[in-house]
Amino acid sequence: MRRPAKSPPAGGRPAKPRPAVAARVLAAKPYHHGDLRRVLIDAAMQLVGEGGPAAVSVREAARRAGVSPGAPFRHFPSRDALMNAVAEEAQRRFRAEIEAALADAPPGDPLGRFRCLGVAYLRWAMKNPTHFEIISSRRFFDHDRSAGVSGDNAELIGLTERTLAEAFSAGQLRARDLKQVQIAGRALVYGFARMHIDGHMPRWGVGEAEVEQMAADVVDLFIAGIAGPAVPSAKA
Amino acid sequence: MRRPAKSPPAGGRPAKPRPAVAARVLAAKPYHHGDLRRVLIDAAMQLVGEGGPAAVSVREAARRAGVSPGAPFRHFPSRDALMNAVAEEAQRRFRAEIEAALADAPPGDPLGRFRCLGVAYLRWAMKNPTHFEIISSRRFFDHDRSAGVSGDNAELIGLTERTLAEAFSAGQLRARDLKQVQIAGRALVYGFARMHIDGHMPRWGVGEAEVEQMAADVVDLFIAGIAGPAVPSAKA
DNA sequence: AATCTTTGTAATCGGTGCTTACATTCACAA
DNA sequence: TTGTGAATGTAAGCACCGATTACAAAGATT
Repeated sequence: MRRPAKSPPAGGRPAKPRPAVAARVLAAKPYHHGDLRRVLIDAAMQLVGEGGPAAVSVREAARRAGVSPGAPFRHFPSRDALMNAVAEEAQRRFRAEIEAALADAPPGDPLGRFRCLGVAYLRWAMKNPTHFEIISSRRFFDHDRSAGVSGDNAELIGLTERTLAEAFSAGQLRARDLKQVQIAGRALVYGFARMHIDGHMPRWGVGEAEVEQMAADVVDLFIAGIAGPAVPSAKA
Repeated sequence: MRRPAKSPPAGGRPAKPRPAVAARVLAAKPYHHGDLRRVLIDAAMQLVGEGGPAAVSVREAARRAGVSPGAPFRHFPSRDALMNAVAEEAQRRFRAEIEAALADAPPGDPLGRFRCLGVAYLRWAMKNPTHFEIISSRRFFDHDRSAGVSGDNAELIGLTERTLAEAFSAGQLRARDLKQVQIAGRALVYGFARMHIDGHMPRWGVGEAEVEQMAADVVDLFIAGIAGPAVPSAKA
């Protein structure tokens, strides 16, 4: 189009040395990166960890990967696509830790498992606030899609849902409406994690040292609130 | 129409036309805007409402105010400062609605007031998700500073805290640790609002039509969980 | 070996926050 | 009324960003 029609193989090189083909013999920077996609995700993960989702720029990721600003667009059609990949990676790590924690939980006690789930969830969220932030915003991570794709691994939200449903069936809850309990439980845990991310904790006099204990206490308080014999109206 | 004719009509400009002083006689666009700060905040509020905090750009706000891109920086030293002003405006509206709702609450029943508070909080948050988002992120709004500055108006977080404390003193709670109840209540409500903002509700099968009812139900569920005679162990 | 596909680079576009130099107007004092 | 300094607008420009396009290099396939 408006290209000035670069000179054909014009023999000598006047001024523009025609992007380095030389060196290479010992410089060892191959034209093709090898695994740029992976490296870009790692760089972006690091950027998220350093300054949150907003601190991720395609150019900076490219810079850290030692590659030109346009290169990432060969692997991700947009910044958001890169963020999606980052969110998936974060979710992978998140799930791994949750499932590991759940392995040590009592198998016969649904409410106990729920407690374990909640505490592990909060621990990870507070240790990796920026990564958690990426996961929890639906903009970058479609939980449903993720659940459908990796069918072998249980989806986390569904796990919580099912655990509470088991407790309900086992008569461990006194509420009449299971769904309300599930959503309330979710809201409580999610809200606590979000409060931590959004910097509410200092306002509530909870320091970094005590926040983990407080998380466990709050989960316990909730469980104590919903636990009880399954009666139609249990207002004491 | 402030200053009538002051510039001579001056016919042709040779080379440098010396930025328009002409027109004005009937165009009525004064050089000074009059209340640019206010208009910028309004424009930014509108942008937040349309596309969330990320959709706010100083230039677009200037554009909507009909002013040059650099003008806003006379009133706000940075984009963040503008966002702060927007957050304060949002908080003002938020507080107004909450306090109005609280006026209709039973004065003698702390738990009833807490319920009223929670429901009003959630209603506003879900009707103004983007504005709520700005308020809740500590990046743009310092709740403590706001509390200190406008001392006559009760701060909202403190209001919730105090209401629960009254319930505690009145023996309406069965928990031993008031602070845990306060934080749990906050986490629940905040988490619910955040879930709505972050688009979790569809995943939980809660449509836009039912979300308000669900909000009230969840608040009630929480209250039922913490209510009871103030005994060391009240497990019925 | 020749060719097609993949994956890199270079240059460029429009958008952004923010700064600087300059223009205009306001408010207040002489 | 008339200066004059402060307040507040414009214009131009910087660096950065996401994204696109034309082109170059390397790998893969036949």
